[in-house]
Amino acid sequence: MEEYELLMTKLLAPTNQQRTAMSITVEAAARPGAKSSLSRLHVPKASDVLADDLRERILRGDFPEGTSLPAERELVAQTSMSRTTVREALRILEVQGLVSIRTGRSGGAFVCRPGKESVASSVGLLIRGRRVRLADLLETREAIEPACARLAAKHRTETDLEVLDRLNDEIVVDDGASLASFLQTNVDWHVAVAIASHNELLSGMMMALSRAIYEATDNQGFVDAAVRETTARAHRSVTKAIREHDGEAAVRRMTRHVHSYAEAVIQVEERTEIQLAEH
Amino acid sequence: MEEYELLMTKLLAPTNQQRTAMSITVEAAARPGAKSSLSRLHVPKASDVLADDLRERILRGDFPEGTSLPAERELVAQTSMSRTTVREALRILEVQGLVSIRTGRSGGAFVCRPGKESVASSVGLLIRGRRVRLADLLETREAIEPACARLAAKHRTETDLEVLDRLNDEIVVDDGASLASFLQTNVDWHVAVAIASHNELLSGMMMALSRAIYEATDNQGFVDAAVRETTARAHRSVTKAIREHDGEAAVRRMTRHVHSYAEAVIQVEERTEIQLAEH
DNA sequence: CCCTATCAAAGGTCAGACCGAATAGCACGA
DNA sequence: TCGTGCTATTCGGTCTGACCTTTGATAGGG
Repeated sequence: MEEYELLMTKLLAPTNQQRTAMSITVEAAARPGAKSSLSRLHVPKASDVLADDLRERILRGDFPEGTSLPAERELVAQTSMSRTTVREALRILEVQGLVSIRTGRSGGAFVCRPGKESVASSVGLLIRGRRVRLADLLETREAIEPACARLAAKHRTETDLEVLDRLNDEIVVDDGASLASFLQTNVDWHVAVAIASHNELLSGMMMALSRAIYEATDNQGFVDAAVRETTARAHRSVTKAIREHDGEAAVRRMTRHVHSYAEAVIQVEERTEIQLAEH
Repeated sequence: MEEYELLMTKLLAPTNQQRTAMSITVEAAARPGAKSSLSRLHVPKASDVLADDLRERILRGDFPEGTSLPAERELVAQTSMSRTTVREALRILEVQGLVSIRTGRSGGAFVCRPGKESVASSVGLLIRGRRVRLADLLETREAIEPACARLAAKHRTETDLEVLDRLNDEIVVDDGASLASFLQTNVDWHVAVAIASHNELLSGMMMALSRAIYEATDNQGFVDAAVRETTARAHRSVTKAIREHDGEAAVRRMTRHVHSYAEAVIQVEERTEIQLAEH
């Protein structure tokens, strides 16, 4: 319960009340010749300071995963900041995926490892915010997915293979089913390959990418039965290479698969543009 | 000044006071047989609702980049939420890189496109939080950087080439200089290649990756004069291929470069481990 | 022994106040 | 006319203290 005090005798000893001293008179003498020194130093907010400090402690492992940070009112006492400020800091950490906050008795901010989710969401924001073109998304996938396939062929476990097989089956069963179902299974398969690479970075990126491509590809009605059949066959062939630890074949087939998919999407995109232009 | 009201007559009309209605009596009759219905529905926080709404508006383009959201007190009036809640919502958007908040008169939350920075920072969190091994970082780089080189060869502009050339010169000039300086220039070059690919996603990922590799490689004293010389030569040769629009050569040389770098790092790592084990 | 009613702990929200920062606007002097 | 410096105003930043809601803990009744 009160084990934190064992971990941290005083949470923010040095940063206690530096806030008053923070407002150093910039360019006090205001000499006109003294340029460039102290350029626009930006005063950090108290909540940022707290958040940075806590983040550092979390990443350093001061708080084991699953345990909770001190309660808000406890932090208030330790940092001599207001509850508002403390809450803002905790909220920042929550947005960054470092803690998850639970309400109720014995609630609090529980430490959790930042996952692929946060990467995926920030990549998603980048894509939406910057209006990244679908072509760029596909280009990026062509760049990194073959590498995933190579690593998957090297590192895959039996469990990975089971997942891939199951998805291969599902995508056939669903052949006549809804478009959304097909696309979802498709995305799952690609993500499964990334996971089979056992490289968390790559799989995190692929997860973000796949989701974005899924959303962008939806409502593009080029996925007919033939495409589904081709996709299913390509997936099986890549899976086979992964199963046989044949990295080069996996790269080759995956490259071919995502490339042809990209070309198909681009074609449909151009056709759609033409149709729109006809009006 | 008051142009927002033109854009949004009423900011959150439907979400005004749904909070009371939100506490629907879960499993009201508490029939023992009625399982699985309404499983653990989690009540969203008011600030999250506001943040989601504002985020959606921003991404949809309701607020042109550079303009500011309504003032906090204005949002309080429009949403009938407390200032605390409004501030939390704005803070969330700031953490996600969608707005930047400025103080002072005519301050406020100014809309800005989420940049590579946010991707880089969340990737950085993933790396630190999950304790991703250096080998995985290098593996990932080997996967995506050759693709960057290929695209750079295709899309590079004269400006890109100038930057690359400058960095090529700097890395030689600094040959006898500090390690940090060399590593920084090295990172800058790799990032410059990524930027030359003109694919914001790829460059964002590479930026995050390079920074992480830089931090992990620092303090590893394997960077002697020979390595610097080799690196500089490799950079020049890749740059040449990029200049000549020779994508295949760029891929080949970049692959070779990052692969040999990775091998060197791994060797040093193993050697260090052995040294540590000798104690 | 199980079930239920109640309590307490912890987060969520609110209202209002005050502070500091940055600027727009204005008056004044060179 | 052009600074130039002062001032008022409008912002965000922080603090306080109160109250509500959720949810686990716990004691009491069947």
